[in-house]
Amino acid sequence: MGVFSKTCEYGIRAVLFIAHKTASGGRVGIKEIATGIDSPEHFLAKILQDLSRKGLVQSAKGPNGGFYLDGKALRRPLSEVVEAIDGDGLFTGCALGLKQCSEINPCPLHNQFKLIRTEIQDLLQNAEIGTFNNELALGIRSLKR
Amino acid sequence: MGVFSKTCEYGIRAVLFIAHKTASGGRVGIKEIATGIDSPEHFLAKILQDLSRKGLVQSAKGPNGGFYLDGKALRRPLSEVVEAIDGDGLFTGCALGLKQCSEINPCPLHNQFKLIRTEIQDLLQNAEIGTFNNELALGIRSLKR
DNA sequence: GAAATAAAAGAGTTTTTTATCTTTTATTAA
DNA sequence: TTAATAAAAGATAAAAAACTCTTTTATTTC
Repeated sequence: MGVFSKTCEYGIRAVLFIAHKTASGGRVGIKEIATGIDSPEHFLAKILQDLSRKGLVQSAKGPNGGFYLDGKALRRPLSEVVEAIDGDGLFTGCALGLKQCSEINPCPLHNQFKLIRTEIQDLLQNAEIGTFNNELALGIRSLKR
Repeated sequence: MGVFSKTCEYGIRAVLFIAHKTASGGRVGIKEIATGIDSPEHFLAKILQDLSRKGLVQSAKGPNGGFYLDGKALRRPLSEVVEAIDGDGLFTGCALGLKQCSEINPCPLHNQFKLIRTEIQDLLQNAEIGTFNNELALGIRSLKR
């Protein structure tokens, strides 16, 4: 098991790919995105439809259509993409799956995982989608393989 | 999504429960374990069969039979239970699901998640199964709800 | 050695996740 | 206003994870 669901992995990679590809305007089609992040095209289409409905990515139909990110979307933290797809379980859930795990009813790993979860949340909340464009443009970060 | 699979959550909780219940000798049956950690009995049976084959828990059939942990098993770190069930993906995998993500071919989140993964691995490697018995006996740690 | 006990093993089912294929709708441009 | 383009939507399908039920095997006790 990874930290994110496969759906969420594809979603994050796609959003970063779109941000990078449309940095200087224009749109990018689902085929190019799927190839660019090595994901199943139609499955990714579903994911992006969902993110589009939620306003996390923008899209346009027809010739010259495709996906892109407006200014606001570019400034969103990755945590919002994660929450939109996987929910906030990663940030708030119990490591051992206990529904009522809390400070007053802690599981054996509660204290230690609280720290970990907070770290993950912090890092994702501080990771603006647009900030990865530089390194992607330089080719020193990969979104496939 | 949690950090562990449901199977792994049950596995960890069961192992800690067995350790606690058999701390002063004896065995504990599958029914009592399933009730004690609030898990589906037959599903848990499968998990414990697997852990038993791998030597992470001990078992005995027949009257007075049940599950227990020998001295060695009690001193094992929780990381071994996790690895036995979920594999080492949590410790070594890429957050974005890239097969070849590494120092020389990093994904955008590689550096930050490397730290997180190491922290999780460290905490599980330093968490001996038997060390939770105290707090479980005191009732200040929960394995159900 | 027969009866009772309890885990192991086998054989499913259900649910969720991941993935595919087809049809529809919106947009553009000739 | 027709043809081409590209996302949206709908309908399935395949695979994996989670869960259930039944039969078998090993062990103990009488």
